[in-house]
Amino acid sequence: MAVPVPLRRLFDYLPPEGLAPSDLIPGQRLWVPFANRKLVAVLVDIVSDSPLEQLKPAVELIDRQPLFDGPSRDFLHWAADYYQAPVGEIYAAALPVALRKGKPADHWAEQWLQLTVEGKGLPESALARAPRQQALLQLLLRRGAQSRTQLKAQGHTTATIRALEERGLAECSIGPTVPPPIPSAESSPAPELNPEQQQVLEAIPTDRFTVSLLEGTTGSGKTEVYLRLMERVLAEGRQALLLVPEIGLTPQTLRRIAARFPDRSIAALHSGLAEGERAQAWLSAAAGQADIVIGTRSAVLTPLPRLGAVIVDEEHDGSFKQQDGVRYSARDLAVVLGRNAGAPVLLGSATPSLESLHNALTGRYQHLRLRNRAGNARPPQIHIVPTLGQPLEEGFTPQVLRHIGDTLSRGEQVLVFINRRGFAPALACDDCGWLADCPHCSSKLTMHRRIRQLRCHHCDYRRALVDSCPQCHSRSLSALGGGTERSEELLGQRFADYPVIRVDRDTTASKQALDRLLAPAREGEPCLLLGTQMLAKGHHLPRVTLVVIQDADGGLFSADFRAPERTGQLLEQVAGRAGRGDLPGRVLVQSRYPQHPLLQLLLEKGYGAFARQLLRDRAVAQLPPHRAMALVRAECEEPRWAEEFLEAARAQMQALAPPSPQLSYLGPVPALLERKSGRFRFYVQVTAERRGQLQPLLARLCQWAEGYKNRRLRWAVDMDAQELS
DNA sequence: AGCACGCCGACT
DNA sequence: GTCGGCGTGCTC
Repeated sequence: MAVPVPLRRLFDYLPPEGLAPSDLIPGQRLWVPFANRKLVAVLVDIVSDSPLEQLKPAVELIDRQPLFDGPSRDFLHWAADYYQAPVGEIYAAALPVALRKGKPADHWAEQWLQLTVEGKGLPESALARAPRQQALLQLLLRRGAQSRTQLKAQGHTTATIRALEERGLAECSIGPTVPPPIPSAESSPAPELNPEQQQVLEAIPTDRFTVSLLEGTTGSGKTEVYLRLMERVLAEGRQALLLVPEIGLTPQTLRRIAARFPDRSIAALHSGLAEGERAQAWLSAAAGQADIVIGTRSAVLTPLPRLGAVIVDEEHDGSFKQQDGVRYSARDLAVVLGRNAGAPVLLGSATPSLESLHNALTGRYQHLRLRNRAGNARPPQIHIVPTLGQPLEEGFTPQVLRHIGDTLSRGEQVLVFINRRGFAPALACDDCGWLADCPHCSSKLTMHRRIRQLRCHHCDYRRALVDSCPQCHSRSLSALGGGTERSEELLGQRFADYPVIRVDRDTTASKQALDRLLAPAREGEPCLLLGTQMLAKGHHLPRVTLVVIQDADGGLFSADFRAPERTGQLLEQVAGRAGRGDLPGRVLVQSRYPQHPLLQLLLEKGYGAFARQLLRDRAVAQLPPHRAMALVRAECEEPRWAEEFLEAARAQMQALAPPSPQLSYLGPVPALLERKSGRFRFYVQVTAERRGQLQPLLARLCQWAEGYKNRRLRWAVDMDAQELS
């Protein structure tokens, strides 16, 4: 049994009282006793001999029908192996919360209405005197069994259903779960594909496993390619899985897909759903009922018995990598899933990750491109605005402020991107130099002026804003640097005739809130949109003709070797917001270092050339994606213990494989954010020529670490780590 | 991880 | 005298 505990092994049990082994099927959930607790475990295998003497019987069988089929279990075990994760935790991560807690799956089982033999014998013209019953009869004759939920959604009432039942023409039975309906607009037909899109679509086979990287500039119509691929797969009677970044699954996106496939059953899996709805959507996917499954990271772990294609939208997005618990990459697992199912995998992005680009350039993936923007849209003009020596007003040069004013007075919209929320990222005393820092992290507190608070953006520490220095009692304090709140204030005063819409995590608690905030902008009135990354993705705002990036320098000098890649992706994505309609777009990028070669390359030659240069740099530095990399992480209130653990961890691995040209070790070194929530964090970095070389090392390390005595220490293996923080 | 067991300090 | 702190051992 796979038991949800952080132990890298399975546990044997006897069948529950009154049941024989033959009553059990792998993939079912059972309640099992575990160290005087009761846990929900998943049956993985039935064995006739156990090495253990005294087995406990499981308490109770939960599912009649298994939730995980064979291929799904094989996939989850593969993932557990690859990421050195406890199997039980992988199964737990795959299940929606309600099912993880042991709620019975039948609870969401659906009633299906189908015709009796007598009903099937009737002509479509029967029941002419009862038009509603006739319509229902015709539907059942043409399409076979229908779920009650679907029938209700199509306007058939309980009364009509009961009438057919009473005539003995139809009957209900319990069947697979149906996903909760998605409110959709009226159905929208498929637009014509341009020749480029047509070519791309034709290059993707549906009858075998392939991986294609679709590199398509913003507005080039990637989504349409996804929809067409789905259409083909659905026509073959298979399921399509669409993975989207965490903030990409908006009601707008769902509505668009629902409108395109009005007769298909669509399951959406995301955090916005109520527990029950999520379980219902998950079960419909696992039962093979849902034709289309759309979800964020964890959706990749859902069983999909008739999978025909996997599509990963914005494949470069960081939210596909889980950063705690089981640290899997949904994008990488999507490729494995496709391979197992013999299905095509399509990775799409305007700014592909270096990992995927590397695979495409070396021929492991098929490289597809969309170069043209759809419609009349032209690529935006990009200019660097030097800030050194300029009289800045709250971080903006006079030139940029003038452009903002001109754009608004032309009746167009402006988007200002500031990658920092709050009023100011630090508060300092002018007299003694005191800085407000977090008592739990190695970081400064961010000042939030409107709510009069100082907050740590790394832990949940917050305190009231002070108006005198706690050290020297001086009343002269300065807010250093700027964030979205500060710019909102300045721009609000400066352009008082226009609405200023601020979009960041502080103003936007939910996806609905984001939709509501952006509603005035969609109306097309001149306005100023101001925000963080949240503004960078996906929103179609055709009246935005000017995009301002307040500070492009942040990521160029970070100690994280992935920072330039992320900065490039972000700048390109934000710039892509300019000029999506028939109006030309302009992008102004403020920088202290306008001559920086990477910045120059990005802005002059575009992300493609920029990314290829970064790939060459990584090759020289022997870094991913040219090498496989894993981190062994440790954190502890007492920094010496974490370092001690990692020294020993490194020794364990080196005993098995000493450093060599093929295998190198680094560390223990402190993480970029050295202290977080009161714990000091370190890691050992292991890089190897091939992934296969890392596996035995990490397996041995985990075995050793599970027996490590220090309880106050937390450790984790992070295969293909994305963050050095 | 979570939960019991066990061994030492300040309290009704 | 006990209530409760958290070190450590184990989980089929």
